[in-house]
Amino acid sequence: MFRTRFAPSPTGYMHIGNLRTALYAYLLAKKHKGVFILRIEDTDQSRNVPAALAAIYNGLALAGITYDEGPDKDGGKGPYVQSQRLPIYKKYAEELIAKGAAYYCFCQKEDKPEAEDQPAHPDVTRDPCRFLTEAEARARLSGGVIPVVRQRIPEGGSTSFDDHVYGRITIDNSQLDDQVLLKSDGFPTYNFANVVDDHLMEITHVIRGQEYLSSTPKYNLLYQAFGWQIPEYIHLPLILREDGAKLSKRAGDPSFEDLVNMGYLPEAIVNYVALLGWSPGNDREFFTMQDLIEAFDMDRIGKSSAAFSMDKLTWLNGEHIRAMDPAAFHQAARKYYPKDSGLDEEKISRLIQIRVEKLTDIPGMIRFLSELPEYGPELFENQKSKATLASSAEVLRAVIPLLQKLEKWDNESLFAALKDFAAANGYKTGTVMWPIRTSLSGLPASPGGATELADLLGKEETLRRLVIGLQKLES
RNA sequence: GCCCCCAUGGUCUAGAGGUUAGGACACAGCCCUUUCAAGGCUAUAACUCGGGUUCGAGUCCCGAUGGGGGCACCA
Repeated sequence: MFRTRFAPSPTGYMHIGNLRTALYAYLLAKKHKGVFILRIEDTDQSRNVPAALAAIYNGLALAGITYDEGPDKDGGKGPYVQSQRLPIYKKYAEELIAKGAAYYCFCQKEDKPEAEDQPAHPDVTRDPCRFLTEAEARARLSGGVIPVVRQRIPEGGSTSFDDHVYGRITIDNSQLDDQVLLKSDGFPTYNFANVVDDHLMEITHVIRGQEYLSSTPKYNLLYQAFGWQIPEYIHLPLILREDGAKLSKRAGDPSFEDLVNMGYLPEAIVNYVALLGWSPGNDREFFTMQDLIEAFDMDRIGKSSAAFSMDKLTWLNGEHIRAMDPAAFHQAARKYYPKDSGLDEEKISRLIQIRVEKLTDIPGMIRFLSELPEYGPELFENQKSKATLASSAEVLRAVIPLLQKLEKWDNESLFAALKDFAAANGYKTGTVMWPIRTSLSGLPASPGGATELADLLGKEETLRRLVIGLQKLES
């Protein structure tokens, strides 16, 4: 039975790297008919953001990632929030101390130079408290100093593990420091909590970012000290910005929620993110969540970091939009329509679906429908359509009365009538259509051609705009 | 500073010793066409470098260079 987990800390939003980690963990579990678990890593009290839990729930729901066990979905292995598991960590920390694999450290924070203040970190040095005898430790304990618990890294040797992505990794124990397991506030560090929880929650496959690659040996030493089985590891390469810099909220890079607000479909974002670091092994790029579950294979995750390309996301978003059921697209699109246009919104949706790349493009794309833009007569010139100022004026003069008389006002009738007119008068179809389309949109390009716009705008508005166009040509 | 990891067009990637190095995005051109888009076609563009191993290396080994990550009472 595969059991994977997504273990975010509550920061208030879901960044792209997190989304991919969650997605892969979900895909791996679902691919193997296993269980996907949500666990909240809120062990840093100073960093908790109040509404962050909701953000995690919303983000996952939006992405279509559903968990089988989590804070609000008990699976018998909870609680699934680390701040509610403090007694558990305490118990296991004491067990480790009893086994000699950890020790109390009485050094105060101020005793040690701030790591961040140093230009370069020195080699690992052993903590003095490591060498305290049991009696000395007990004496200090009763002296009222609140200690932390540190892991006791073995003196020599090295520790290895196998990662599904990176292969065998070996690190000398001399490179590993006696990291803090239990903080003086009684909370565990990530380094301790992840081991205890992954074991207790029976996680079989640990999926996380590659920033944990070099500390994984420390976790394995912990598993070994407890006599626990070490899980399978899948470390993921980083996602970078297109310029090679790190993706960061601070630098203005959008989070998952930001992208959705920017008009990207969650399913397109999920599809795109799945492909950053993973490849199905063929040329396929369009995937629904169900497709991804079927195709996903952890052994096809790449090792090198990938750059997030907005251009490609935009293209893929367009693919997803075009693939939508017209009714579903209309539902999504109508939120971007003006309230009182009086136009047939479903018709608009049919016209724009194929042309929309992002939902947020819609307002700008259809603004001309409710408000004819200012434009100059030069717009009536178009080489490709063989339209000139003179031909356009001629066409409009002839076509206005023609359309006035037209009984049936729909795309097909309009197109037939105008095409006939062009043929009868020796015009290229485009030469007739161009000035009409231009008058109706006031734009060099529009979603829909002359007759589609005429159909949409209705007879009255169409004629009004054609007259305006003709006036521009005559003045 | 020490340790770990990575390296195919601008970007995402396929490639598991013998390929005209394949696809996608972006870009340019052409076709289609009632403008644009979509679609179709075409073009430009890549194995970081140096040594090995091998009949043969993008693929294996070593080194260099470049990039990234880690070395917190953060995760």
